[in-house]
Amino acid sequence: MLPRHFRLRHHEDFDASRQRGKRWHDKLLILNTISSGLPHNRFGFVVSRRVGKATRRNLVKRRLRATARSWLPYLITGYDIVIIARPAISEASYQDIEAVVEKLLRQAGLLVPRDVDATP
RNA sequence: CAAGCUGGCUGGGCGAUCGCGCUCUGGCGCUGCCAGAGUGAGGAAAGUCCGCGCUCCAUAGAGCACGAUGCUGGCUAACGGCCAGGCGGGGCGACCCGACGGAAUAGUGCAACAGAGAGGUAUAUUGCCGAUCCUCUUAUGGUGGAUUGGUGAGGGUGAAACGGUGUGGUAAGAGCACACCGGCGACUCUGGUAACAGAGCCGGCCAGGUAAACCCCUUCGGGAGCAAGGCCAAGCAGGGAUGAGGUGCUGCUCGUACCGAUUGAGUCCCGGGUAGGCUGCUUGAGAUGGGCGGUAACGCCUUUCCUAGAGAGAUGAUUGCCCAGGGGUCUGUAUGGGCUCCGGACAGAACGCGGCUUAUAGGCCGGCUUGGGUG
RNA sequence: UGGGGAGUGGCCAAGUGGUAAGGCACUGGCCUUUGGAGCCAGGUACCGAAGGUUCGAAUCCUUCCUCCCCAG
Repeated sequence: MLPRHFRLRHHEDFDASRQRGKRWHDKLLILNTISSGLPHNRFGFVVSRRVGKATRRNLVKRRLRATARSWLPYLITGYDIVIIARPAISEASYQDIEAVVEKLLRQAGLLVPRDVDATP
């Protein structure tokens, strides 16, 4: 889990990231980023009803938060990152999700250069 | 032993490492951070189908409309729920199912197609029977035809056609009359709080179906909802048109309270501001054990306990052992043993409760029925 | 949380107690050198699911499923 000040909490933050930010996507996830000017990163997660019922959606969100937390020390700071789950994710294992998050973070160039080869 | 019926419980367990929400304690550079301790989803938390509490609207008003309820009695804060009983239906049985008030009367409606006729003191196609006339003939008789009348017994249609059997009766027949049976209704008695059941007696000979059709009757229902409601902070800018009624209170009538008529309620248009925090927020029709009352639902007394309170919304990630489960293979036979793979039901609190409904891998404990075997 | 609506052949749909219209699409034939257009003929629905009421249900009732919309 993430402590509270690392989470995105307002609707306009989500809108800004999705409308003006950059986007990378995969079969399981969509990753949006935008520079926030803050000294740390913030994460937000969007899991719609298409993914599954409440139990399934909560599980997906918890897993996404767990991966985000594990990658947090290796990221370039100052970005808001919104991760949107697509319906296929409900069948994925935690290892699948973590691999996809890593792939998208690398594509987005958010890893600190000296830690490019790191693993959490 | 087999097949089945039924009541209840449970909903993987113990750990390791890294993390999250809340509470408490301590510390610091105090809108926070750090450390420690405690605590942290369900039997359905779900669907939102009913009923309550709570909050605001007037103290929660009247009538109609509208909606719901529907055998009887009880339980309950209340219910469309539960318990017990009655009646009806199903099953050999244990047991299960039932929206189960009113259709002889307060009315109205509906029934395609078929059929002669579909609810009216109904109808007459084929039949059956009589009368009159005509024809033929083996001539007080019979055959065929026409007209007219009687008939609802036989055939036929339909989901449904105005009781059944027998005797009398008749031209032929018919509840036309009678006996018994079925069904309906009134009254009396008995049992029961009642629904109802049993018995007796009388009546008219039968009254069709449908109220999950309108309707009548019974009982109940004021409206909104925790984004209710209360408090604090921050911010802004007003202008134009219309205008005598507007709001509490979905619809109508009344009643009532408040606001208002150039010091302008309300409505419409243009423009401006706001997305923060605290509270409500979990001690309650509460849970557990015991006793008493009641057939039971449930109630009363008492002991002990405090058991989630988030707010982009806290339970996750990795892994060990055990416990269940399934598949494959080898060995073997007594029911088994070894290896290996898969793999843990349905599902996530958001103000709180009582129910209902729906989803659910499995596991555990009772009670009972039927059939077979053995003693 | 509260309220409203929809589900009928592959698609769009009418029907609201009595044999489930119509259009597009599809299939076959005619016409044409071929295709299109046109003409003729045909198939495709137990009406979202289950249960009930009724002689009879897409229609009435109950429960459930899916989808859409509205208010704050």
